[in-house]
Amino acid sequence: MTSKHPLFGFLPRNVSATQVQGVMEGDENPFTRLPHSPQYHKILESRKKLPVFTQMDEFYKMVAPGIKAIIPQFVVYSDMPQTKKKIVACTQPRRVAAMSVAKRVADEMDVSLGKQVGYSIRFEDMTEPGTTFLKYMTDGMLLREAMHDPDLERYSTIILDEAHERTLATDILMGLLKTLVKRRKDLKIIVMSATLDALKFQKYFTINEPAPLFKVPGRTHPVEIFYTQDPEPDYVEAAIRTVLMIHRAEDPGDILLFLTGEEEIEDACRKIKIEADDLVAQDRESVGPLTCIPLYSSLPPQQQQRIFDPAPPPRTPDGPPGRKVIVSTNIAETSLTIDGIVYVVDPGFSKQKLYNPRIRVESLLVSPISKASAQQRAGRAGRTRPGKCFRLYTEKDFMKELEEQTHPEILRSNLANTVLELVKAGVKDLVRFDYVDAPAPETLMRALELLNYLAALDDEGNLTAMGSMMSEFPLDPQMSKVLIASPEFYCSQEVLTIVAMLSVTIGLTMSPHAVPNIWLRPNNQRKEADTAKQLLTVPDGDHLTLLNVFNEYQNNLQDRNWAWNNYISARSLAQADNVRSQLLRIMERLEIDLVTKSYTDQARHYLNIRRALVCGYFMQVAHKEGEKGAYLTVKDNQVVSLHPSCGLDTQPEWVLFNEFVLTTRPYIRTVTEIRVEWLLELTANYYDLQSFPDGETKRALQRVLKKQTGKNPKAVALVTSDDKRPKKKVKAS
DNA sequence: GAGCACTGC
Repeated sequence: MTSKHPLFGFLPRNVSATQVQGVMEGDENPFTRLPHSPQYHKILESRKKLPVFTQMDEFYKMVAPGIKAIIPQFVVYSDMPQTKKKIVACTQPRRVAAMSVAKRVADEMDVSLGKQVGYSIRFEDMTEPGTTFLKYMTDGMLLREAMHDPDLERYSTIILDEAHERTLATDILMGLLKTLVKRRKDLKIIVMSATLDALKFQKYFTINEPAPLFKVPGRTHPVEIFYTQDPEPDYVEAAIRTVLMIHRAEDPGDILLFLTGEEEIEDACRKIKIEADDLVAQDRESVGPLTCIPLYSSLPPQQQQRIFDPAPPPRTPDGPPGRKVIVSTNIAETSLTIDGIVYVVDPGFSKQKLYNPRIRVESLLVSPISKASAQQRAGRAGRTRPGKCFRLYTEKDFMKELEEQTHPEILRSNLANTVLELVKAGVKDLVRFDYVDAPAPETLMRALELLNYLAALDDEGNLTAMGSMMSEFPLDPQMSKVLIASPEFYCSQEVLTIVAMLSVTIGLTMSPHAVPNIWLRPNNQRKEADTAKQLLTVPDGDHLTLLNVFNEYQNNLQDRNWAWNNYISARSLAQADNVRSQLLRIMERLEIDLVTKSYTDQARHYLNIRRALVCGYFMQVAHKEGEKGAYLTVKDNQVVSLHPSCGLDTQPEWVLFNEFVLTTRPYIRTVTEIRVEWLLELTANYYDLQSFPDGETKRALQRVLKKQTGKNPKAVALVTSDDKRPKKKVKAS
């Protein structure tokens, strides 16, 4: 560095606020060595008004030893990553946030996005190796990197933002980083979180001494909280009543009402509209127009945009002002911020994911929210000016009944994927791993059991070559197993498609991806939609139907209306195509054969695909019980029915299913017919009848075995689960 | 003859 360099005299991690402010005010950009633009100074002036700017000195004094808490740009001046070929990472739970914060910070630092400041999310890497020293990324993305480089060598500081949201990825990262800082003394970890959780994290990151804590005041307006006198028996009805009360009696300002799901929201919107029209009809002089806008994630983006429309204007120039009501799921609690909200109506419920390790099922349940969540909801009323929050429960219930925090995701999820990631990142003892909150031992056992049956882990819990390959795929372990097995059944191209389609189609339970189903069914064209679906259905199984839909879509790319004419979501198909390319690249990297058989014998080809599916989904098999359409799941003996969306034209004896959903009844969804012999041939370990629990399924399997006289199933195994069979081009990286 | 809180790789 020459004496002319703006950062001349800066000692790494030993700078003062005066020094930094001097450079910030200066004419030359220390990162690009170009003159600061006029816009830069304008932005800087407004940044200096933020309360945290007055605390810069306090911040830098704290950043010397230990693990700390705060703000990426300050860190960059102190770390000087650009001089050490190390970079600063800042994680976000969501992609949009990673992108938009990176953009803002690039503007503030007067550099172009993707150069000194960039972001990295799935499907998009906006960084320039060697140039980027401040990188925003999703927490899941950093977790992927940790799987390949457990020391995270390229980073000098890692900032975990929004840690209070406790996503699975953030929780796992905190565990890995706590161990890592003991090895890498030069690595700094900064955890940013809402105040309520700060002490918990501080305690967790106490290694020799407590991690320093740094408090930054927020910048919101006061929100007045109101409670009901008595509990409300019907929260939807109470919510509608409250919205109308606000509209009639409160000053102008938009309303945000939190409900739990699509159906409830659409229903409430209809009722609010009817009652608002009634109010107006009764009193045109004092009640203004009201528009009600639904908001949930499966709405097409265009309709989501409606929440930013202005409130309706008064009917006459001097008439009563109009008002906008947004009726939303939790999406408006964290993911989307809507300015201009002055009133929040909070009935105190949301749908929350739960995992039952006993029957291995994830389900959604309407549950009371936590205090932290209630606070977050109230805060939505004070973003632009002082607001009011109407809680539809009593103050006593708030104090006594609500939990402090929402249970972190790690306590409510199936951990099969997470366990594989942890093992790949080098964690040896999963039960004694230092979790912020440790999951139930039974949940860990279920995950280990599945991974062992899939031959991803050996009996001692060590990662196998198979497991190592499986961990490379951003998929559930069952799916990656099928992909890796597919070349032996001459169908990797087809399985790639099915897996890509599944990862954008599946709804909840086994693996929750909030993408609308590929099948569209507009309310007024249900019959037409069902007919269109029937034409694309393959009767052997829903998996093959998905393959067929994707292939037909590819064959008809020249027809821009094909998806629309067939009542299929073009958005989901485009997304499947994107996922498919990513998986294909991983297959190529791992040198897994990309094979396909010609379609001259389609029946045989379909048979092979179904056999490949068995290699990953042998634990998700059901057997028909009686003539009433009831099925029993293998091993767990749960009574289930085929989901009405299922395209099978008969009720086969044995089926394999993608997911088990617990809604009005227990259903299995995305179902394919299989032959019981395949279970005995392909997965002899699991279907070893000696260790199989007694029950109807075992008796059925025994009958089959008896018929196959003299045939030892293990002797004909094609894919065993002990991972000892010779494999072509397996790389055990 | 059903239904889908929200993210992420």
